[in-house]
Amino acid sequence: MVAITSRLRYDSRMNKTDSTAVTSPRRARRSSGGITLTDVAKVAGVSAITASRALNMPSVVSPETLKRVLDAITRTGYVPNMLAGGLASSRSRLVAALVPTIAGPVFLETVQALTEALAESGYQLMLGQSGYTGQREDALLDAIIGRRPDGIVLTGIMHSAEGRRRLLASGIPVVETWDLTPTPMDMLVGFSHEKVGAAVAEYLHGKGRRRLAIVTADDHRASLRRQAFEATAARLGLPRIPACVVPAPTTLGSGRAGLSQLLDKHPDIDAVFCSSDVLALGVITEAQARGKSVPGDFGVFGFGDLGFAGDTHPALTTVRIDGTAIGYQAARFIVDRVEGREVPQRVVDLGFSIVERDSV
Amino acid sequence: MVAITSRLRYDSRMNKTDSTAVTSPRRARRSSGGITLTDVAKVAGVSAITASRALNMPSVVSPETLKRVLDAITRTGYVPNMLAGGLASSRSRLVAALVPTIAGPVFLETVQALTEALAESGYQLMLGQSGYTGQREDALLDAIIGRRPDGIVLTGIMHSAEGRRRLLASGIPVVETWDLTPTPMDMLVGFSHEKVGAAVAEYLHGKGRRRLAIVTADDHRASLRRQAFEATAARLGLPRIPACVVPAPTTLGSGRAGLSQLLDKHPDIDAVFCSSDVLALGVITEAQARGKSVPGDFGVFGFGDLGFAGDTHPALTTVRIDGTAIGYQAARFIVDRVEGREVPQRVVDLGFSIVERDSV
DNA sequence: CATTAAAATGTTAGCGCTATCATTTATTCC
DNA sequence: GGAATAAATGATAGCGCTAACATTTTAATG
Repeated sequence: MVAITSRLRYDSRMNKTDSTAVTSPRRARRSSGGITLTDVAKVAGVSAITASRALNMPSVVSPETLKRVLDAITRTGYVPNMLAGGLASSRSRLVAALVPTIAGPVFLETVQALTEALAESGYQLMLGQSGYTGQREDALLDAIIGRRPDGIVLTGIMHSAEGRRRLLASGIPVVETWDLTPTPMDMLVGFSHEKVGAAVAEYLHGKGRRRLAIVTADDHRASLRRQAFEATAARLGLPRIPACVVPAPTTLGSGRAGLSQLLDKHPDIDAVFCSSDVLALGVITEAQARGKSVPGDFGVFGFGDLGFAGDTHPALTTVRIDGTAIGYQAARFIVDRVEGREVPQRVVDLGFSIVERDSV
Repeated sequence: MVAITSRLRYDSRMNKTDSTAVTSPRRARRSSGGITLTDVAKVAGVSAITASRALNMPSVVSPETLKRVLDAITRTGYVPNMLAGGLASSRSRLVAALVPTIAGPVFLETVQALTEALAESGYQLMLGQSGYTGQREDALLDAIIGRRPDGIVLTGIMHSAEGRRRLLASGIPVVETWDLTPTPMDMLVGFSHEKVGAAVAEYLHGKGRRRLAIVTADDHRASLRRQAFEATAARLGLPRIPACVVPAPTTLGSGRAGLSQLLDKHPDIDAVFCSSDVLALGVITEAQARGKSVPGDFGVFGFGDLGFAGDTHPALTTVRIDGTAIGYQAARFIVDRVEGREVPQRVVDLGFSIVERDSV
C-alpha cells in the first residue's frame, strides 16, 4: 500500500487579482476520491501525460519510464476512468449490440463471439434488448447513443425508419447482422434467408417429401425464409403449404402447439420446416407425445444448429448458421473502422449449410 | 431542422498578454462535432446549466423554460453525452452484471428482469461474462470498474479473494445473487442451495424412490445442492448416491452422456436429480432413446424451472427459482443505494418451491 | 409596500483524462 | 563536432457536462 502524500491541492485562483486571493476558497473541489492518473504520475515521478502514454501508447515511452509507471499503477491500485478517457478522446472503447432478446438462444453464439473478439481488441460489449416488438426501441437507442459507443451491432433487428435516421445521424459505425438486406445502412454481415428457405424446400423435395408444412415465428427474417420456402415448393409442383405462425421468441411449448394445430387440420403432412431449432424440438416432443414417429411419419427440419441440435432424439437435421463467424466479422468491421483502417468490403455473405442428421 | 448559427468559438487567450494574442491560435479546438447541451441552451435562450436541469431535475425549472428546452432538444436532435455527465456527477447510470456465461439459460430471467427494472429507473445494464473458470475475471473486473458503474451485480459467481478486494476497494455497491453465502460482501439476494438439495432428497424419498442418483454440473452452487442432497439421503437411510459430474455450462448432450454413464454402472437407479433443467431434458431424451420410461423406470428431477420445463414429455418436476424476483430485488438494492436511500435489510432470501409435474 | 423567503436562473470551475502543441534529450550523419 | 533528426517528455487547454455557490426574479407575509 502506498500513501499518496503530496496530493497537491493548489488553488488556481492564486494567479488572479489579490483581492479575491484573500477571501476564503469559493468552492471546494469535488474529487470523487479515487486514485487518478495524476496520482500515479506523481508516484512514478513523471507528468500525467507521460503516465497516460505509458498506458495507451507504451511504445513511445522509454522502457524504464514504462516500468516506473506500471509499477506505480500496481502499487496504487489505479484503475483508469474510462468515462474521462472516452470524453477526452471521443473513443469510448464501448461497442453496443442490439438483440431482440437474450432469451432466444439464436443470437447467443454471435453475442459471445462479439464479446470475445472485442475484448481481445480492448473493447467492451454493451448489450441492449429491444424486444421483438420494437416498441421501446427509440428510448433504447437514445440510451445507447448517449454512451457514445464506438460502434453498434444490430442483430436480427428491423429498425424503424426513425431509428435508422437517428443511428445514421449519430455518425457511429453500424454493423447489421444475420440478414442480407439489399440496402444496408453501413456495414453488413449475414446470409440470405431466401436462399435458406429455397434450399430447405429443395432438400425435402429431394428426400421424397411431398406434403410439406411449416411452423414459423412471426419475425421478419423467418417470414423471408417462409416465403422462399413456399415459392420454391410451388415451383416444384408441391401443394399449398399449411403454416402455423407462432409469436417470437420461439419456445418448446409453441413448437408443440404448432404441430398440434397443424396435425388437427392436416394429418397427412410428411415434413415440417421449423423456423428455429427450439421450435423443432417442440415439434419432435409433441410427435413423441402423440406416438408419432420422426422421421417415419414425418420429417422435422430445424434452423440454427443450436448446441443441442445434435443431441435430440432423433438428432435434428437443420440449417447451420455460423453465428460465431458472424460475431467475429462484425467485431472486425467495427474495430477496423474505429482504428482508421479501410473497410473495402462492407457487405459479407457468410452463407449457410445444411446439417443432415436423423430427423428427416 | 435547425441551424446552429452562432456557435461561439471564442478564443480564451484573448485576455492574456498582447504578444501571444497576435500569434496564430496555438491549438485548434477538438470538438467532436456533435450537438451539445450548450447548443441546445443557446437555441432555447437559456444557460447551459438550466438546460441541464431541465433534463435532470425538471421540477426545479419553470414550466415554460422546460418546454423551451425540450423543444430545442427535439429540434436539434440532441442526445446527452453520458460520458461527460457521468464524469461530472460521478453517476454513470450504468450497472454491470457479471454472469459466468450468457449461454446458460439459468440466469437469463434474472438478467432480463435486471435490465427492465434498471431501465425503468433510468439505468442501463452492462453485461460481463466471466466464464465459469474465473480465469479472465480480473481483467474483466478492471474493464468494468473502469466504466465506473453505479453498481455491480454478481450472478452465480464465486469471486477470487483478489477480485473481492478490488471490488470492495472500488467502493461500488455490490449485490451478490443466486446464493446465500454466510459472508456477503455487501448486499445479497438469493436462496439456500443446501435447503434445495435437502428438499429434493426428501421429496424423492417421500415418493418412494430409494435408489437415488445425481447428474450435476461442477460449479460451486450445484456442489452445494449435491452435498445437501447426499447428506439428507444418508440421514434418511438411503444408500450411497452414484453421481455423474459434468462441466458447466450444462447441455442437453451432457445430460444424455450423464445418464448413460450412470446407467452403465448402476442400472437399478430409480430417480435422478439433475443440477439444471437442461440436464434433465438430456436425461429424459436419453431415457427415451434407450426405451426407458420416465417416470416409470426412474424419475427425473430438474432445477430452475426454465421456460420449457412444463412442455417436455413428460413434463418436468423441478425446483422453481424466481429469477425475475431476484433480478428485481437486485435492481432495487442498487437503485436505492445510489439514490441515497437506506437499505436496512441487506440480505434477502427469496426461497424456492418445488413444482410437481409428471417426471417423478 | 417594504421585507423575507422561496423559486428560478446564472457564473464559475472542475470531473479525469488526452489532443495539441512545445520543449528537452538522445541519436544520426556528413 | 556541430547541424539536423528523432525520441522522449512536458505544459496547457478542453472534451461536455454538473456541483457549488451567486444572483436575480417571483411569491408570500405582516
